[in-house]
Amino acid sequence: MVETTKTSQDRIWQVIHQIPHGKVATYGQVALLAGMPSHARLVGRILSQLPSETKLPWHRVLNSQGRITNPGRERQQSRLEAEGVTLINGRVSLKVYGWEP
DNA sequence: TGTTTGACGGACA
DNA sequence: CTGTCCGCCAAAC
Repeated sequence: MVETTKTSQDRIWQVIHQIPHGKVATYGQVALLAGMPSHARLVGRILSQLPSETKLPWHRVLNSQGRITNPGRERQQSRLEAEGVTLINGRVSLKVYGWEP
């Protein structure tokens, strides 16, 4: 099958889909793993366009400070806690929950 | 084809 | 600790 040029969006989706349950990754990390260093903002833009029925664990993506930066942070927080990720003062300890591929 | 945008990152005060 | 500023650069307009 011919690999048509995948959009960066496809790669980013694929990377996020690899984040293990109960772990979290940063935007910069996702961009890096997608082969696009310094494109953290692009990751955020793409996530903002995700359909509500998406299968992607977008809630496991945080900023470099382990903080939720998104319009529906409260909902994201409950999803994370439902996976065993504890937030302290609206923050996640990347030291503990950071995804290390 | 040019300009603006942005779920970021990191440095600095 | 909080807030501000600038750099990055594809996508959206």
